[in-house]
Parts: sequence; structure tokens; C-alpha cells
Amino acid sequence: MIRETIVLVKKDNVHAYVQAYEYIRDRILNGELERGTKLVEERLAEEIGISRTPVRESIRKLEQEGLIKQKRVVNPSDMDLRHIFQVRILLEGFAARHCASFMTEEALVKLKECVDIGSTGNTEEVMSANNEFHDIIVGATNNPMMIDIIDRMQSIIYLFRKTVVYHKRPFLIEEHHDIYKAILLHNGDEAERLMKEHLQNDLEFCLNRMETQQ
Amino acid sequence: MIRETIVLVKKDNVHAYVQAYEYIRDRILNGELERGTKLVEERLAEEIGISRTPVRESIRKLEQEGLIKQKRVVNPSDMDLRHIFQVRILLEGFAARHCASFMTEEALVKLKECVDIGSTGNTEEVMSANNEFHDIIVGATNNPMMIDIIDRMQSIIYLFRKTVVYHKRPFLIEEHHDIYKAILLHNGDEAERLMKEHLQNDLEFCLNRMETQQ
DNA sequence: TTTTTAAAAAATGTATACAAAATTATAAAA
DNA sequence: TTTTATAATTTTGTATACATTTTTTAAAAA
Repeated sequence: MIRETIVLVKKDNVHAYVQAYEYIRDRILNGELERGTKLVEERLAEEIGISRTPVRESIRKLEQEGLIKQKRVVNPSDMDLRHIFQVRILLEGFAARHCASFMTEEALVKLKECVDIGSTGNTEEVMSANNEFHDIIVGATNNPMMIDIIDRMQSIIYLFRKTVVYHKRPFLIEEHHDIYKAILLHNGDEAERLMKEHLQNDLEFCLNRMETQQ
Repeated sequence: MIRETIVLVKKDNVHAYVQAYEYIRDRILNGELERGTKLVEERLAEEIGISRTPVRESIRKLEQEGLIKQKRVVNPSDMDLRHIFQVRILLEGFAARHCASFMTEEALVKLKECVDIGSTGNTEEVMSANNEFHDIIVGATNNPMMIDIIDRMQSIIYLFRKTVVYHKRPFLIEEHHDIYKAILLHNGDEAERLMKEHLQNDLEFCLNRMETQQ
């Protein structure tokens, strides 16, 4: 009861630029703002009900993060995706190896849960569990720099996933399961190898679907 | 003559937020703004001779890039440096391996030049050549994402280098030479291994010097 | 003395205004 | 018709004003 009130008050007090940031980010990620769309400060300001100043600020932030480029929603090419994955494979490969040696018990349990939801959950749940699988592994490095870099890349990758019926990608759950198992058995070499292979498959699936669709 | 005029005109027309960005960045990197210093928008605006609006924008950009944190010049800890290097070692290790297979002839020549300046140049030249050595290798990946990430990290690392008499680090030139040689001989494994070792040494040198100084 | 409290000052977040630049629409020429 | 030139419109970059929040300072209480 009290908590609810606090939350509501807080929500009102949230800085306009945070509102703007979240509003624009959401609309980009859920596809309402299509790739290539020009973002006009004044129109967005009106839509959100604030002035241009905080809208500007949030656009600049999203520009830094890579979701906006030259006032337009990014429209990454095949090549961009390849480049992103080249980095991702290096970092997440390392993360998986790291997990095989240093992962906590709780994290391992959560990881297992994510794998299981892969076969028991509905589309929504599976999607979310799959993302969490990677987040847990990356998070276990306890390296904020690494976490931040991957987070940023993931939101760009998400733009591709949308257009792609990603949850239907074959073998995805099996691959997650194998990675989990290698980590469980403290087999770092194998965990890294499997993660890299897994992400390579992801990339290829995305690229293929793009060709088919566009 | 004509060119000079154009440059001057251009310089005048440069957006205020670019001026602000460069001004603040320079002052952070050359140490005039010490680590931990609070950045006050109005004071900077006055100093540069513009209004707060573009100053704000540039501060936000630098915040995204990691040189400013919560309105203060970053003051990275030992741990931060370790985390940065953990990522750097992965990416530059890969870059070195990549170079062993795919580097152009010109790039190789330039790389050799950098190594040579290491023994013939003055302090200034050596410092700059050492930085270029890494830039060339990373640049050869042709992966803008990777280049961007490393660039960003390097400016934070630079904050440490300043306080440290970096050009005197033992074996640095020799290590660069060995990496160059491995690349020249198309020995990817060795290039990667040596690069990782080299960066690890860099990290440890920085950490040691920090302890001594502070 | 150290700790609290109240007042003053400084700094930030946001709105608004306006000139310069970029874009779009319209009319004239090829 | 297409192309070019001009005018109208939109959009951006910057300055400025002001209310709210944060920080600092000074005074009072413990």
C-alpha cells in the first residue's frame, strides 16, 4: 500500500530525460520506430509531453549506444552484424570459460533453470530465458566493462531478432544445455569452444533469415 | 594559403558542442583537470565562451565514453584497470592473430617503422610510435566495433600512463619487435600469445607504478 | 569540542525563444 | 517532361530564464 504510493510518486518525479530515453528506446526495440526512421526532436517531445531539451539529451545517449545514427534509427548491415558477433564471440567465449572455473552455486542453479524453461515454457518465456542464459554467464565475469559492452551490442542484435522468428532456431536449447553441462563439469576449454560455436550458429541463422526476408 | 583560410573559417563555424567536447577532453587527458575533479557546467561554459547547453551535451558524451562519471573526472581503481585490460587482452590478442594472416604490405611497413622509432626516436616520438603500433594492429581488423571499443578504453588507460613514466617500461620495445616478427612470419598463434603477454606486462607495470606513486 | 539545524549560495534540469541550417515545396526555365 | 532556382517550412543548435535540488556556510544545540 505504502510502497505503491512511493512508486507512483517516484514515477512522477522521474527526470524527463529518463522518460524520453526509455520511451524512444522501447519504441525502437519493439519496432514501432522502424530502422532508418528519422527522429525529430520536437515531435517526440510533444508525444511524450516534455520539452525538446531532455529529448535531445536522450537521443544523444542512444546515439552513443549505437541505436541511433545521424538522427535515424540504426539500420545495421550484414557486415555490421558480423563485426558485432566477432567481438561477442571473443568476450562471451571468455566468459563461458571463466564460468567453468569460478561460477557460484546459485548462478549455476539459475543457469539450469534457464535451460529447462527452454523446453517447458511458452514463446515469451523461452525468449526471455534464452537471453538470461547469456546474461548470467556474462554477469559471472564480474567485469563491468565486459558486461556493458555486451549489453550495448545485444540491443543492436535485438533489432535483427525481431524480424526473425528467433525462438524457432533449431538446436538452440540443445546448445545451451551442452554449454551448461561443460560449465558444470568445470571444463573450461569445452565451455569456450561450445559457446563460440553456439554464437557462430546464431550469427549464421540471423544472416540467413535476413536474406530470406528482405 | 587558400587551405589555411578554409581551415580558419571552418574552425569558426565548428559547433559549440564540438569545441566544448574537445576542450574538456583535452584538459582531462593532459591532466589539467585532475581525476575526481567536479565539472561545473557554468564554469566551463564561461571558460570556453559559450552557453551551458552545448557544454552539457559534451559532458554527457564524455560520460558515455567513460572519461567522466557522475559529473567528475573518472578516477579508476586498480580493479577497473584490471577489467579494462581483461577485455583489451582478448580483443588485441585476436587482432594480432588476425594480422598474422591478413595484414597488408603497407601496414606491415608502418608497423616496422613504429618498432624502429622505439629505439631511434626521442621520448615524444617513442610514446607516439608505441601507441600507433597498437592502433595499426587493431585497425587492421577492419572491425569498427572493435576499433571503437579499444579506442574508448585507451583514453581511460591514458589517464594512468600520464602519472607513470611509461616510456621507460623495460622490454617494451623488444616485445613490440617480437610481435611484429611473429606477424611478419604469419605465425598467428605466436602473435596472439606474445600480444597477450605484452599487455599483461603493461598492466602489471601500471599497477606497480600506481602503488609506488600514491 | 562535535553534531544538528537553518539559511544562503550554487548547480542542475527543464522550458522557451530565436537565428542559422537543412529540407521540402513551388514556380520558372530548359 | 526534367532540371534548376527560389521561396516556404521544418528542424536544429544555442542562449537564456527559472524553478527545483544539491551543496555549502553559518549558527545553535548537544
